[in-house]
Amino acid sequence: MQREYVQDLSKLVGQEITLRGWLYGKRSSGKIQFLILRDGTGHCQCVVMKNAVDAATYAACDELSQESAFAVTGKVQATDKAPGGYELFVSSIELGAKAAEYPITPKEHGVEYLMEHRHLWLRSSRPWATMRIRDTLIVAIRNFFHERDFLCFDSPILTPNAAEGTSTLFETKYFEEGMAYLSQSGQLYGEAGAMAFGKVYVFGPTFRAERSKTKRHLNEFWMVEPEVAFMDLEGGMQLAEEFVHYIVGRVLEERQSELAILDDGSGRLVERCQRVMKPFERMHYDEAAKILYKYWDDKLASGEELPPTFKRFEYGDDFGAYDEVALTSLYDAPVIVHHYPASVKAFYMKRDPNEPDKALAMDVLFPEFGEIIGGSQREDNLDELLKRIEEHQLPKAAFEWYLDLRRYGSVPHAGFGLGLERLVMWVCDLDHIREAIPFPRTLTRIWP
RNA sequence: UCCUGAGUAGCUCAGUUGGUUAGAGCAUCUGACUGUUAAUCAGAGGGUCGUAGGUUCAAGUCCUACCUCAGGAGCCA
Repeated sequence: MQREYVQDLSKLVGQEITLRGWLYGKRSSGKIQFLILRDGTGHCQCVVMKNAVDAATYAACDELSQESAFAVTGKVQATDKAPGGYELFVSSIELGAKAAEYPITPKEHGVEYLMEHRHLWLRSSRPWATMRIRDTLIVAIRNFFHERDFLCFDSPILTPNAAEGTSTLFETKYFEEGMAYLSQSGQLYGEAGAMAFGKVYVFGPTFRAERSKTKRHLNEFWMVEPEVAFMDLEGGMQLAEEFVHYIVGRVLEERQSELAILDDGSGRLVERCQRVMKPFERMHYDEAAKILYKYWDDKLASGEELPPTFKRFEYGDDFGAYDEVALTSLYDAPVIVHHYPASVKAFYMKRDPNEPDKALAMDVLFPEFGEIIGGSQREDNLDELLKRIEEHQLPKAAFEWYLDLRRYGSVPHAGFGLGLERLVMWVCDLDHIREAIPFPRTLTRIWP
């Protein structure tokens, strides 16, 4: 089937071509009609003049309802009157399947309504731009690791036990073996991969059955988790920074027009991305704690009203949502906080020999957003790890294979996890993470 | 699990101190218009006011319960 794509119009000026797609919108003015065609690569204004086409072609315009399929042939013209700078001067139209009355009109809709029609909403320009940026991030993630000789290492989605013992997992029956659980992290398997291949990354779906109800949580999301043998916490922080610079840099290079669609016209989306390209701030947990104490002291002294769910940060706590936003609002670039109290971190994180109450853990916090990356150097000493498993009251038997990694040539190693949707949400400046994935799964939504 | 808020036309919303026949924009349909940008203009159709009960001469409006959804916290990526 002969056709050109809207994204290539700039190379086709003056030529007679055919575009195939759907009607995104239409404006008519008696003897002239403007059809907006959408073909997946972009939008094109198609101009139909009554005295330039035969009667049947002009009448065909009336048959086109929003989202009806059609093909249109005409000459490509450059013009500043058309969005995008190019339009098609129509000579003929071929009607395809007519669309029934379309539920999504050009006027505003509520998010709930749009999510009920997510399968159609994806055709609209904002989701379209978001998904193209998501695609660029995914390709960039794979390229980044591929170029650095990391092995793509797929971890299982069905797992035998509730490994980390922290979050609630989805469960399903597994033949005669009892219950299986959907993976909440590929990390432990990634560590086996690092011992076999040196440098690996796990990139796949992750499932958490938490009854989370915030704009930063999904129950099914995609996470990329590099794991490297002979890498310490410092190496992990360096890798995380280099990684973010690379993938966000790709969006800046390749997706300017999509960022413009999502922007309010101020250019702040590009500006935000450029902030991330700067060197990251780094601070010890103790320093961050000091800053937070002062921050909230000043806030309370100023008499400013704090949200009803606000809880004052105390030394030894993990940071809450308010703390992360507060801390990052003070800096231009992302902030890496390291050396969190071991008591608030996972059992597999190594403790700092010089500060035994601190874990060799780090979080990358994005400006005015919060955690996008969490990582650590892993405990590589068998006895220490056994102690942690006992302290956390985890079933030792379930971890025998993981303990083997320490029994047979244990080495220092580290890694981190990055939530893809959180990054998409931040780059696209979305109000809610559910718009960062094609079909979000949340507490109250498993449809469509 | 906890806290807060919302449910009125296909969609987004207004509806005063309880008071006659329930309001607008968009969408749909009819008509006008040769450069529109969410086109505009004129007209038409479209309602179990979330559900159930209660108070009252009178309830979209007040009360009670329930349902659904949204926002925030915690958990985390």
